[in-house]
Order: sequence, then structure tokens, then C-alpha cells
Amino acid sequence: MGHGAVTAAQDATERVRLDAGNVAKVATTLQALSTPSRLLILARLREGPLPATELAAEVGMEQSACSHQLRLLRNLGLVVGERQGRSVVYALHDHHVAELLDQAVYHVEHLRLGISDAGE
Amino acid sequence: MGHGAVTAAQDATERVRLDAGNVAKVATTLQALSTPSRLLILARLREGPLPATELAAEVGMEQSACSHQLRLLRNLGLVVGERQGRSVVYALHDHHVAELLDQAVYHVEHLRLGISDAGE
DNA sequence: AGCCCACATGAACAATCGTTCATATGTTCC
DNA sequence: GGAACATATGAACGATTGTTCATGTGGGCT
Repeated sequence: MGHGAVTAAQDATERVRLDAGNVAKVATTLQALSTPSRLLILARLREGPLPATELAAEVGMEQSACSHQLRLLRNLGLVVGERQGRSVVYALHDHHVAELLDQAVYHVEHLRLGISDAGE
Repeated sequence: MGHGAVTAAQDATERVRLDAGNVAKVATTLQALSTPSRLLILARLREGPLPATELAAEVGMEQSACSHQLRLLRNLGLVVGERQGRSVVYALHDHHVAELLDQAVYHVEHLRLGISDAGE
């Protein structure tokens, strides 16, 4: 039928629990996916590798701002940048990043969310 | 076939793209998953509903701090709170939240991440 | 009524964040 | 070498964040 969204993780083998030991890591990584700018960067790289300047242009950011965010993403191991001539071509690090992105977007889009995020 | 992590979203039907129209929503929601405190709250609720005070105790937060975060999560539609006697029992809103949580943890844990998040 | 208990809320404050501006580093071509 | 392009970096600034403290609200019980 229509929308069969098979979940990962639930698929046997291992279900990773969240405990005091790994919360920080998970939180830090998810924070990288929690701003429009970085999200757009990753979404664009999801479609394929791209030199930094083109990337910045496509997501509508200033070169500097984009570079700062790319450094953050690189430090977290989410993206990699390989020098090619005078440009540095960026790409997602591996398929886990791509899937994390896909699934995050998928589930968020299917949430009955009010987003009335008033105060706080 | 050891660890077959079947991805959601990739499963036909629809792959939700990230564009200028929904980045904000996705970013806002993912930000709710980007701090240890809220992550622990959600992870605990993932195991089942719980009154606010017990919840705060289990995740090691002060009552007030926990309540503030619960309000944020409630405003975003990630959790719901139902009054029962003098307590308010909290629970995840639906299975999408649970899966989003599972998959986020799963993928993050399988990333080759350096997390040398120095400056910035 | 009064007294607990459970939870919510507002103000305030330190800390962190994302951006901009200016400047460095690095690479290619002449 | 020097000019032009591509990217990185540092400092600074306003904005947002998560917590604490104090207080408010509401339900249950005697």
C-alpha cells in the first residue's frame, strides 16, 4: 500500500540505546543538523559533491559564513573536503550522513507539529 | 546479512526534499533533539509514558528545567502531556517521534565522527 | 477552609551560536 | 615575481539558548 516507511534501527541486529555515555555525541551531531544554513548545505551535498564557492552560491550564503559552517561540519566528520586545483570540493562523508538527513526530513515532515514555538 | 539497516524514506513512495519552504521547520524540530537534556527526556519517554516529576528525577534534572524543556517539546508537537490526578503524564506524540529518535541515534552512533569540535 | 503535592511560568544571567568584516593562506596563470 | 581567484580564519557583535531562582496555579486530601 501507499506509504510504507520501513524504519532502520528497528531492523534487528542492534538498537542503540541512549545513555549518559553517548548523549553528548548524539546531541552535538544533531545540533549540526539544526540550523537552516547547515541543513541547506548538507541537502545540497546530498545531491552530489560541489566546490565550496558554488556551494555557497547555491545555498545563498556568503562565502565566509559558508566556510565557517563547513569547518564545523568537517570537524564533526559529516562532510569531507578534497582539494582539486584551486577549489576544495566538498561531499558528504558517507551514506550514514545521507540517510540521517533523509530520515530526519522524512519524519519531521510527517509530524503533526504545531510549531507554535512561542516563548523559550 | 548481518546488520541490514533498511532506510526509511528511500522506500519508494516519497522522498521528501529539503527546500527553502521546509528547512525552517526541519531545523527547528531537529534543534529539539540537539541537547543532552531534551535527548534524555525523549529517550526516557521512548520507553513509555511517565509523570513529569518522575521523568525529571530519572533524567537527573531539576523540576523547573525539565518543565521548561517539556513545554518546548510540547509546543513542537513532539510530546503530549495528559493530566491524571495531580500529575501530568508525558508521552511521545506518535511513532514518528520514536523512529526519528531511534534512527538519529543509530546513524550518529555509526558515524566515523572525530568530534574535535574545537572553535566555533 | 487549609495544607500539601505536582507542575507551570517569568525574569534574569552566563554561555553559546551564526553571521559579518577584514585579513590570511593557498593555487593557478602570465 | 605578481595579479587574480578560491578558501580559511580570527575577532567582534547581536541574538538565542538552557539553566536557576522565585513564585504562581491547580488538584487532591483532611
